[in-house]
Amino acid sequence: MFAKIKDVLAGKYPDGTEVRLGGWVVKSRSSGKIVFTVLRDSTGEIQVTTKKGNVCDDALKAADALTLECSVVIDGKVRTDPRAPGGREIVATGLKLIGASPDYPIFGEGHNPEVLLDLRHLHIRSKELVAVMKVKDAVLSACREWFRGHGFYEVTPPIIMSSSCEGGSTLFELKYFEEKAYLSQSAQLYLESLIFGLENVYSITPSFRAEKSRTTRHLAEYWHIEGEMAWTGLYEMIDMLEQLVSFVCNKAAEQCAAEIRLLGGDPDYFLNLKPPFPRITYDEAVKILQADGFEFRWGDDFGTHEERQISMHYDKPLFITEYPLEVKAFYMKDAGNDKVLNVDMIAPKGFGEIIGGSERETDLRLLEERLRKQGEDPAKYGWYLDLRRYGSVPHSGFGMGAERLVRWICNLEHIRDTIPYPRTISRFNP
RNA sequence: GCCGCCAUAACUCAGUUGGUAGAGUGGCUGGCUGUUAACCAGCAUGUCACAGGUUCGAGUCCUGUUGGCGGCGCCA
Repeated sequence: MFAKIKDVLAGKYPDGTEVRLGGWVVKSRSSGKIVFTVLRDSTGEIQVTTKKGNVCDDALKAADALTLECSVVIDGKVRTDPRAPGGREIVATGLKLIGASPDYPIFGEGHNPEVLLDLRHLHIRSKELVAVMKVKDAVLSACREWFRGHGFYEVTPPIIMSSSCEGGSTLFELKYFEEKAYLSQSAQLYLESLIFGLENVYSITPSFRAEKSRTTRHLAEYWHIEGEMAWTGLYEMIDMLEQLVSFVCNKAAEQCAAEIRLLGGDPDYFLNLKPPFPRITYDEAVKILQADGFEFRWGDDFGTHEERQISMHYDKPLFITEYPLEVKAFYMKDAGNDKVLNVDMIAPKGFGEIIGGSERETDLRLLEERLRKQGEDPAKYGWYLDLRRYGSVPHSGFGMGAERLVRWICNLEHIRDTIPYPRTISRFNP
């Protein structure tokens, strides 16, 4: 019923075509007998000109009185005009105010993050946040498309769980009838159980971390893209991951080039991103750091500065494999030499870790031993350890942060702008 | 959890050695028939975050509190 602004701007309607648009006022200025209104819908922005003589006096008056973000239905004729931003405009023949918007609190560019976050329910209409949400939509649907095309089943693991996957200090606790329960921070253990029926599975779910993080890459609630594959070793999984990441980046850049550009990103880079991605081991990464003058002791995990420094040597995402066993989780497969078969994918330019994964340990005794070493009671992992008792197979899995991927693609300073309502240490409202 | 910074109009900020609270933006009123952050004229708007203290007098100095932001750690 409504024409879409994007279609009008693209020339789908010849000059003189009568169209009806529904949208919101981005700005409006009046020169007495002519009113210029910039109208927004979900597809774009277009200038509407309302002139005395073309419309009845009431409609001209209504156009003159439009304020920021009021909603209107406009009838008019398409016209090509070089004076209009975008090259085409609507010459109004009728205008109806649907929802008034007195004193809209967001205007211009000069607002502090605090104000915008308090007004998030309104700010999510902004051109920038809308662009990010479109990129995220492209990313999530490309993920599903890739998985479906490669023999994966989408599964729906639980969000409420009785205990954690790696340590208990970072879990949100909740009341579960008469007992304590926790919000999931990873679907991994459940995904591992699902490979025995489906072999290749993935899930896209919220994950929750109660860590009191104050950084530009952490959220307390984020969307976790996780996969688990039977009969798959670490290096086969890495082959797969670079395919997945390339496909998703290509698709997002193809569908959302204008949005990425608006946000200051480079769609051409993501359109042309292709495997293979560079791969180095932890040992090699340590040598890079030492050559760059970092005082870094073998055996420590990389911090933000180390990660950034290493990634500066590459212009593609970088896989770093085989970290020291001591700094990594109990379920990662022992590679011998005090290392595990794990992988981190680090985005270039300091965007940091986007994927963490590993081949999983299948040796029941080793698992129990590692759990005890980390101060955990193996009895609490009863059902998980059962998976090693009944028809265990080699398998690998990974977790990818949807918001981290979107942040990298959109070149955003802060991860909070990759999610409509960011939950952080100091904010869960609106 | 550790370290740092900030708080004055709806928004962004200025406010001198402590002496009557200011500007721009946005809003409202009027003018203008092609604006591109339109322009011109006028109008309205304050618990100076909160609580104490010093002082004849505190937006300004001191103490505490609260809220928020940034960096590190933790990770995706």
